[in-house]
Amino acid sequence: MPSSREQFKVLLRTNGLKITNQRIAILEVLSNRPGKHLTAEEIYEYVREEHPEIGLATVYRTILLLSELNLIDKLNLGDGYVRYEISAKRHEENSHHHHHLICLECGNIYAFQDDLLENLEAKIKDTLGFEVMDHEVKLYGHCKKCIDKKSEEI
Amino acid sequence: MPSSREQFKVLLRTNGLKITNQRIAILEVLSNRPGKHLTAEEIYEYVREEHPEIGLATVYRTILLLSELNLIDKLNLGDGYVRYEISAKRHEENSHHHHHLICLECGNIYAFQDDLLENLEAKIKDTLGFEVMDHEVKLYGHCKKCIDKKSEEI
DNA sequence: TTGTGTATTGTTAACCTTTCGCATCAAAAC
DNA sequence: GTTTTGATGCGAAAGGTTAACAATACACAA
Repeated sequence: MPSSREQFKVLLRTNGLKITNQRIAILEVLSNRPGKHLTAEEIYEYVREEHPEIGLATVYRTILLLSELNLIDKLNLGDGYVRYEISAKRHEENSHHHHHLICLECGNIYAFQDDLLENLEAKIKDTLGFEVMDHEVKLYGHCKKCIDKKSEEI
Repeated sequence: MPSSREQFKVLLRTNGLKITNQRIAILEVLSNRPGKHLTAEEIYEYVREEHPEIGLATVYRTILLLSELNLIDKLNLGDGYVRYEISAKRHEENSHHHHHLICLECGNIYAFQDDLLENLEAKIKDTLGFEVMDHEVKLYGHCKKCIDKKSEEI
């Protein structure tokens, strides 16, 4: 997506930030893998394929930058790694937040859309006066593939 | 709650685990603070008030144990600390899972109950074949106290 | 283009939470 | 009381992430 790359350059420029090959390369690693939840180390490995001279610290610094620009989303599964994916807004028509289904057996992560939280957030605002800005929903369980595999074994 | 302590002893015994002062002390630190979300370091500090000889490793080992026995719940806010609280089942009548409201300004954590996810989980099972076992919902925003404080300043 | 100022980078070390290894200790069983 | 075996405490190590700092390269103006 060359247009996405141009948008990124504009975004950097308008924020007084410099356009560097490293920043473009890192954003592209994530852009080219929508729905993938990459750790910093994985991003580092992918970027090194094209830019072997890049440093791990630059990956971390750029991740932080992209996160602040809302170009990527953070996902913490509590397994010791923080994961990142290109923001849904970048590659989908609607800008709905999506939630995550995490399989306890194979570790795969599935996304699904649902706006059921919007009702809830309105209710919370009314009853508690708490104004929700963002949310994170993680559902843990067993995916269809693993359930099917297990029933075959029996 | 002496009965809770006796229940804990029975639970340890029936699992072939030894009853130690350290384990009881750590559970009590959490039991005495329902709704508080303590880091391992904080638990360590509280336990040391009564048992100065205790080691940090024991705190971590006991936290793991209590977590496996479902006596405490884990909460990861992504701020570099894993937090723990006594399981709602231990001090509330109903055994409903509760969710967390996290204030982005003061950092306070509020709990709320809602079973809206049960419908959703049934829907996910039907449409995707994914069987949800557990869930974690975190809502980030601004709490009433902080909103009020800000409006006073203006 | 070329030069200059400044943000960015790469390297390495430091940080911080959590886990491991192992000798010692104490709870449970005999 | 003795034995057995799991639990503890200490210190070191692990592992992901951040900081320090000199070197580099981008942006901008001449």
